[in-house]
Amino acid sequence: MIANDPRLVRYQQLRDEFALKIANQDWRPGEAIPAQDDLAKTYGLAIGTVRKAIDVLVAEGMLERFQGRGTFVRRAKFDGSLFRFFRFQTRSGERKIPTSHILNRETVEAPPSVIAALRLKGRVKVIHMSRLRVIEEEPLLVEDIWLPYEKFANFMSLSIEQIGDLLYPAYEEHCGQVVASASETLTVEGVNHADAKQLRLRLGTPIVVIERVAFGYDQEPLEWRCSRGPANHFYYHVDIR
Amino acid sequence: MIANDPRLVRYQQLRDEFALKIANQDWRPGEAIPAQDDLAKTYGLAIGTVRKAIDVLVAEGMLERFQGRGTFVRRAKFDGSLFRFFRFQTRSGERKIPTSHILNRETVEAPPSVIAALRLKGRVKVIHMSRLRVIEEEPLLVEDIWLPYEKFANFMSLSIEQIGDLLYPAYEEHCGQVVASASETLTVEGVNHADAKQLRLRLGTPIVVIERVAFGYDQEPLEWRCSRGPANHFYYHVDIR
DNA sequence: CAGTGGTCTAGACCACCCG
DNA sequence: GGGTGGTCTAGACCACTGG
Repeated sequence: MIANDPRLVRYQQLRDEFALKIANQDWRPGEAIPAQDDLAKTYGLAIGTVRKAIDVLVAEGMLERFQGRGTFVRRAKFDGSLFRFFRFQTRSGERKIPTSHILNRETVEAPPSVIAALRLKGRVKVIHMSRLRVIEEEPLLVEDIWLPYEKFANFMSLSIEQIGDLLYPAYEEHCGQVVASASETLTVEGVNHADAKQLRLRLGTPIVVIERVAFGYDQEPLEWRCSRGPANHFYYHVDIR
Repeated sequence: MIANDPRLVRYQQLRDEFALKIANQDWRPGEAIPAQDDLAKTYGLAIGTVRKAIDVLVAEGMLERFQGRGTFVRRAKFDGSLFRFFRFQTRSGERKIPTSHILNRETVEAPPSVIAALRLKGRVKVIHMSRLRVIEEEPLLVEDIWLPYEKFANFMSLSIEQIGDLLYPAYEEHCGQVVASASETLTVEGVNHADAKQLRLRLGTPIVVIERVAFGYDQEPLEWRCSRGPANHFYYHVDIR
């Protein structure tokens, strides 16, 4: 085992080692990691210790275990995350991925708020994008999205068709950036003039504002996104203990 | 070990056994359970198996472990739960428990919606209560609360002083009912006439509606509560993986 | 059937808390 | 110092998956 903090207990050192492999994409999202036996032999540890390290990563959501099949690097899949906050459905009642219309896409110098959200240093370029998400001609959500240019330079050269309706798969396929986790903040506001027009609402109608920072496996911010949708579609459920 | 499903693996049987002890208050909230060594001897199992069973209960939020001190039955403490959804604070910026004004308290036949929420059977009595929660003279939240009369008969004979600002401690102390978990649903609405008056808002101002069912350690519904507060104070944060 | 993760054991030793 | 939970071991055996 290399370069881990020897003050930590072994299974934590091992966890860090594994987390590094995932961050470096030595172990790639969707793929199986080596068997527990092999890992135990490789690192000269008992299998119980290896299992404990894997337990931690599983609890953190970075790995996924399947009995008899193996342990896999988990691919975060919260592009259905709208459904966590909104009751959007087709008229026939199904859940469907909304269509995305990219309204514009530009490279600009990062405004201060974006610098803060993406933890950028100094004057840097970012990609800014506006999207409208639609189900069956009905506009549901307007989004402003900001990406650090450094990591997403490729993105500007993609065609609309290459991007498709979901951004995270496009980030992964075309920019090598994998979203592993995110942090979201919800508030309620009255809709402003521009959004009212896009969403076909009366000025001042309550909307729910979701600000999300998405992180890679290395915990670096990858994307800052602000989504706004009509509050009358808002619906959220939590279990507390 | 008694009467558990022998098809389950041992640590799951043990988990059920422990859960039962908690539900029966053989092990009481806030108190330590026997040491792992003792439990292993009592049940004739290896300590690792006992630990695994405890792991499960800890993950479920029913137990809490402290190295060197012991393992304790966890007392749910989400009476600060307002703060999970609202940015309420005093003018000086502290978080403070809001004062509670009980506006009325009555015993009635359970309306259908309450029967459903509390999973009651047939025509039964329930206690209904309205509360207004206030910080520094400012009304923040109106609440309607419903309790099954069967479990909370004592509650009607309590004085306002005995009840105090927080209900869950009162349920525990005076009715022997301990809240272990809850399930909440959030939506946004326009305020109605009655609530507008209590909250000093204009009719139709957006409010966040929180419906909560609270459960005991035995998973039986104990309380149904509907809280409404001004949406401009709403603020919620989640981390996703 | 081979290979994977899951369960369970019996015990040694460490780390921490508190009187 | 005595008691608690936490780590780690070495190995046996079970349960599930997929070719």
